[in-house]
Amino acid sequence: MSAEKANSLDVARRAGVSQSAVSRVFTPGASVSKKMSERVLKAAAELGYRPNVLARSLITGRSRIIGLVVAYLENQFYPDALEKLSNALKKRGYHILVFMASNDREGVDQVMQELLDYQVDGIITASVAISNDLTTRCKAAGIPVVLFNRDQDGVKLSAVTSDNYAGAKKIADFLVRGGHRRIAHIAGWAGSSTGRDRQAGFRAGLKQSSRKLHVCVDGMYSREVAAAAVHQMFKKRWKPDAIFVGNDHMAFGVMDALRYDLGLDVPGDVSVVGYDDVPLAAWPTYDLTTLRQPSNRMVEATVDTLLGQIEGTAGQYKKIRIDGPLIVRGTARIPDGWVDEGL
Amino acid sequence: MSAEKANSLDVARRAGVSQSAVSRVFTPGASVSKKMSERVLKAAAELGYRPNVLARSLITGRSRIIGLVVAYLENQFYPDALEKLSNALKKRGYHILVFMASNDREGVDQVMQELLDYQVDGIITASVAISNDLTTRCKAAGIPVVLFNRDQDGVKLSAVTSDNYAGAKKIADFLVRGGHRRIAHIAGWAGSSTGRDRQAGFRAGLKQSSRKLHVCVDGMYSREVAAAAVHQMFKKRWKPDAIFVGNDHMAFGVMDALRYDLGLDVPGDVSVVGYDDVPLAAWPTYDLTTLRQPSNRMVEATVDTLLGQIEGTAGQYKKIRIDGPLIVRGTARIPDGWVDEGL
DNA sequence: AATGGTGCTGCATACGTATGCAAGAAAGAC
DNA sequence: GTCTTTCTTGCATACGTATGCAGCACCATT
Repeated sequence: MSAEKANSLDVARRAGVSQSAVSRVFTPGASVSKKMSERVLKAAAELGYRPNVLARSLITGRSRIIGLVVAYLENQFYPDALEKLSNALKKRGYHILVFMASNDREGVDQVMQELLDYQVDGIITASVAISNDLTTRCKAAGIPVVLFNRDQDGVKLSAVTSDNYAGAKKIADFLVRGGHRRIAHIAGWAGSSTGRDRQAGFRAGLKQSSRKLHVCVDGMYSREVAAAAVHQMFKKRWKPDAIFVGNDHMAFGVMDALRYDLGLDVPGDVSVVGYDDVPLAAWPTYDLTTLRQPSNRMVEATVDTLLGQIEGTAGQYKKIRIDGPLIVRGTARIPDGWVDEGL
Repeated sequence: MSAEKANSLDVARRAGVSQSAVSRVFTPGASVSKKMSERVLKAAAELGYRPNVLARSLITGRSRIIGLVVAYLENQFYPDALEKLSNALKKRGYHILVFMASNDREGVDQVMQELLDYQVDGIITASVAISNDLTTRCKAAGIPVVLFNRDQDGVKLSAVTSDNYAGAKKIADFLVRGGHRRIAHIAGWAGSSTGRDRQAGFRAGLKQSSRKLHVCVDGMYSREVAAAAVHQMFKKRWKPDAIFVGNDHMAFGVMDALRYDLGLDVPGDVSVVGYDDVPLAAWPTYDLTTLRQPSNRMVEATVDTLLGQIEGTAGQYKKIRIDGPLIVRGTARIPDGWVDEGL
């Protein structure tokens, strides 16, 4: 009823105790008698009192806010991850402050600076790169950072990714054994570790079977760029009979271009394999063969690592790579005698 | 270099001025001489000082945090809106704290309570309903709330929606004039204003042409439920020749069920119309005829309304309904002589 | 009864910032 | 030159909470 919010002092007065007592009742693990606790909680309930998280953070030095920097939510992988991260963090008493960033360094750095203004306890960056300058700044301020679905060379930050190298290698093997002759790759942005690792793993896999990459284009993680790459590839005399696309989001654009612009059949004329296994990949329209990034486990690892560093139980940064299975669906020819590891 | 962050007092000492002076330099509109400003900014830069937003909020009573409550990000409409909201708010100096909520009232209320703990300046709820109890609580605490893409009867809160009634009516008209005889509706959750308004508008539109709804099922905004509804409808003797689906997300599930489970052609055998116009709807696989919710304008209106109330320039709550065009694509028969309003 | 220990509680202070007030400086008017 | 007005600055205090310290009460042990 009262216009203003009640604070701990109001509660203290109503319960006839000191302000410290109120604080202790709302501090888990503090020393309070049962009687005291009851009195205070009663008064608090009557006034609708709840502790002010911001004021609390001022003195504890903990805001219980995690900053999340993310570049774009168009690729379904990220909203999905955001949702899971938010839920996992909520369970442990933290919440997410969202920052959209353009993918260039400047943009990210500026945004991270704003993040720090909020005294966040930790930072998760989803598929964006940050400058070394800012890295040292975070380290100086003692703010843990975890890179999600991206790593960065020579940077002493925790990173959680899937095993992109191994995953792409699996795909190469799958396509080779499927009898494809001209295998192309539309890569993830070469400026990202994820894009580079997948490309490297894919090349390594082909090499192991003495094959060479027929053609390779940077798709920049963009549906449009990937579609344009397809057009380019199919103008040439020797057209690919298989394409490994750097993520599902681009793969959908590639399939649409193949089917609707070029009138080709997938996988009759061309096999397509993606990477991520976003929910859309399982829809029958696409039914995309793809390598699953186990987002549940990636999120778990991210949260564990981050909170470990925040709460001081884990000391150093770590690089975590999580293995994912190849999900065989209908967009790529299945090799004879292929045994599905998904089961 | 120093382990601890610099505060305004450190800056003051280094610049040889008072702490208040530092504060004023970083407070837009405060009275400071040019010389003072330069000295302070120099010292601040040397120490890497930036004001602590949380401490500031304690005294100003403004956190510059907006709470966003959202139920699910699977429907592409919401990540898209989230991104746009975040960008629009950032421009005006606010940031978004995200809370995922299950769609039942209890879940939402609990989450809103947590939100209030963070002293947010305002709240945006995306397609979730909140209890009257909590509504009055927010009002008592003086925290403005804007409902996004959802309204609530008898609740004195601002709400921004598209004109669902008029939009659905347009669709009814479009289908009738397209010569469809048995027009079905897979509705959005009847517990939501959005779902109800679209259904009511659709029925009204049919009635205007003396038609009746052939069959109507609640799709609960779920892809699976909507697909099951399709199966149900096509088991009957009299099968629909057109379906208006309560949003695009369900419409995709409906189309998949029609094409892949039942082997039907869209729009040859059945016309399908959606609602939202998410990016996916424009992809050639779906090429969905749908009513566009103008998310840019909805976001603008939401931000304007919310900040208007926060900054005290706008007094009362308002209900804003934004008109959207019918985007005619390839999933529904086009009436002879139809003039596209999209242009 | 005296001693030691344990469990609660209140007092006082600190966190980092903004702002009303009054005093000082500068500038203008005559 | 004096007086008034406008700017600029520092002092002191407030925001709402957590926590070290000391004191108190209570109980158990000797």
